[in-house]
Amino acid sequence: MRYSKTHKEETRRKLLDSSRALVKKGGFGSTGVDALMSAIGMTAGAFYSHFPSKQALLREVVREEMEHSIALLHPAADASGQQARKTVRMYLDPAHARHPEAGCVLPAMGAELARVDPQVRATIESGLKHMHAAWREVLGDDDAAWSVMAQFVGALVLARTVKSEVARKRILEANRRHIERLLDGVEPELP
Amino acid sequence: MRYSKTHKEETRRKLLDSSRALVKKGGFGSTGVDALMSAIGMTAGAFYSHFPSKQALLREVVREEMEHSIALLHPAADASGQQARKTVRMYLDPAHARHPEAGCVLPAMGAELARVDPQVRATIESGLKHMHAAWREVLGDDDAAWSVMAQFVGALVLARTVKSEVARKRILEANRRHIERLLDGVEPELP
DNA sequence: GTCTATATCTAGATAGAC
DNA sequence: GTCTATCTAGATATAGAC
Repeated sequence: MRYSKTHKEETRRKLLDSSRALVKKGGFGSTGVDALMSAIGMTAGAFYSHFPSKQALLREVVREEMEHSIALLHPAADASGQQARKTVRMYLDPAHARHPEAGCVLPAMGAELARVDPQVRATIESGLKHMHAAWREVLGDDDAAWSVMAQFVGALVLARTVKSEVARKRILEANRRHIERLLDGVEPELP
Repeated sequence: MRYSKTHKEETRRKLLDSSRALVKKGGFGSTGVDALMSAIGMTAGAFYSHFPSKQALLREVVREEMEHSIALLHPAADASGQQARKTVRMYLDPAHARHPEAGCVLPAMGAELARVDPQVRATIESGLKHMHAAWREVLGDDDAAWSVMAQFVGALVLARTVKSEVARKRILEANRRHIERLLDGVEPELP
């Protein structure tokens, strides 16, 4: 054979990794198959050896992105809440706002995700419930957990929308401090 | 003249009102000029008598939407905070999640707004600062005001992303209760 | 498996008739 | 001011050569 056994698998992997970044940066609808393929040094025709359609790629992108976001938003529950604080600082960092391609899929694709097919939205819902359970553990409060997740996503959307760097920083810092205050109020569990 | 003096103005008004709803529902990029025009019973060619480009329409849509959203998110500051509670309940209502075309532009266009030209983003930033000042007044806390605004936007993005109606309701209700608790903690001002 | 070439479609924008 | 017709560019997807 002209290509090694693992060649297809490797190409698919490169395509997915590259595409995940591109669609988070530029949006799914406005990023063409040609752009996705030339980003890994190939031409559009080869795309269809890996996915039957652009939509099929999106499904896989969202699936992998949700796994990534769960890791990103998932605080390891420790008594002191230090892990949770680290997660908050990382998520609400201005660098995250400046680099959607490397960050969480939820604020990056937000409205577009609301229009994908129900199968994908079920995947997202399941991922969100995992994240919520983890924050519920840390905060000891069901409502507070959903509230923190909404703040994460909303703060990033707002921060990316404003023009000035100073406003971007203020929005992120305000939300970070507000969540940290919430964590301060959590009673440490007895050992 | 074949058309009355106010005809152009009226058509432009209809086009803007209709387009604001359509782009919030379907996204700006994926809603074509043809769809925008046929929604008001006209053909694509006539579009360019009113706007030099689709981008120019977007600028005006965002400008008007921000005014609308300010009104939507702007709580009248009264001592009891009843107006603020009403705003919270309205914004985080499942009906708002189900009808982006009639709701706030921020969760509906989120990521797309992050990619519009700086002039428009300055308009958005200015609008957000107005909203923030109003919530700062109600809550008496700078950070809490940004936090509530982020929760509004984030909760709606998340609620629209999940598949099941029950998850949608839980996310919105959790955020509503959490914000109401924040309002409960506000010391009423002395008369 | 990937490339080139291409079929097909849709989109933004323009020209000219009315 | 609006319509029809059309230009041009870009998109998704397919066919056949290598």
